[in-house]
Amino acid sequence: MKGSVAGAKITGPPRVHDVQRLRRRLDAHMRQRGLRSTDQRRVIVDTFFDIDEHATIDRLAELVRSRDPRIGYATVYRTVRMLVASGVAKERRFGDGHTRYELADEQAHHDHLICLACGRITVFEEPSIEPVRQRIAERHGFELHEHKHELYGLCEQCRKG
Amino acid sequence: MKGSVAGAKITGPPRVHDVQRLRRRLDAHMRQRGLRSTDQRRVIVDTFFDIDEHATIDRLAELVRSRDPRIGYATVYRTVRMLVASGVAKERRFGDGHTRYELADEQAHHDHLICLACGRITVFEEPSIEPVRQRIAERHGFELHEHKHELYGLCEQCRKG
DNA sequence: ATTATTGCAAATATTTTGCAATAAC
DNA sequence: GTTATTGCAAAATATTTGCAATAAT
Repeated sequence: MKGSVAGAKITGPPRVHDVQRLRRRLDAHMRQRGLRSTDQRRVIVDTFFDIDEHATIDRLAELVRSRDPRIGYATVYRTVRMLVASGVAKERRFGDGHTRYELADEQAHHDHLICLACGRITVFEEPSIEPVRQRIAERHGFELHEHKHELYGLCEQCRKG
Repeated sequence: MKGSVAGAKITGPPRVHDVQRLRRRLDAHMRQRGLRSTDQRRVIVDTFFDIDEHATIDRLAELVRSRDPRIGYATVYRTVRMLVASGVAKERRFGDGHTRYELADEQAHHDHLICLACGRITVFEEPSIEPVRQRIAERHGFELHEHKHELYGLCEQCRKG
């Protein structure tokens, strides 16, 4: 089902990605490793920065192709992998079988509410939980690197409808 | 790579699954839907109740086959799906590409610490977060059904090693 | 010139299903 | 007897890669 991705729009407080900083980080990553700047990568990266969606590779490839139809799926795939490796993108799996990608949030971590009925993804921030996580990690001798906190249920529309 | 599943043992406080209750729930589920009790299902379900692991289908099938080699992968797969449908098993994806299953925890929710180096899965309970989750859900008009809270990092051994 | 990148098609990996044979009810 | 279940093999999904052609440095 490569062509039929449900459009998972984001709702919630408008987030300000520090796009400039992320672009610099990507540039540094590429420079350090001798990775080359190509037309394809520029289009893919620009598209990824433009969309405010938890996009799948398929969805991103679709958008990329609307800008340049000659760019192949594999190139989109490999470029996204590069984005993840550089820390610019985060991989998310919400359990519907589609791996999604979003811009890394440099300022604050955010987590997700996922509607079980319509698949809508809403972001939230709850900094008060962070120290609790730290405490849990310590209690288990664990060095905490990252986390996922996902709340599943019914969104406002789906409760009513 | 169907045969090569890293053995992700559980560490942490010994959990007491209310196995009796879960078995009754499964029985009720099966009765209600006219599902039949077969030798294969009995072996698979017993095996699943016996192991205290976040097992993949492959791992479960392996253990099942050590009890009865004639039971096919598809039957294990479909039986696990039945367990999930009845609420007796929970599906977990920790991002290593292997979907895992564990007994549902009727008494208390538990969440997971996952070591990024060795894959070790440790469970934890932190009831104090529950009201925070409720508050987040309410704030977004969301009816909360379930959640995932996963902490990724390095376990004690891997920090030292 | 050298080496990374691209795009295709093919390989992997995993999950899911069609169907004839079998077994539970 | 009727209908669910099994087990195989095959289909469906999703992800990843080999390689010859191409492009960036």
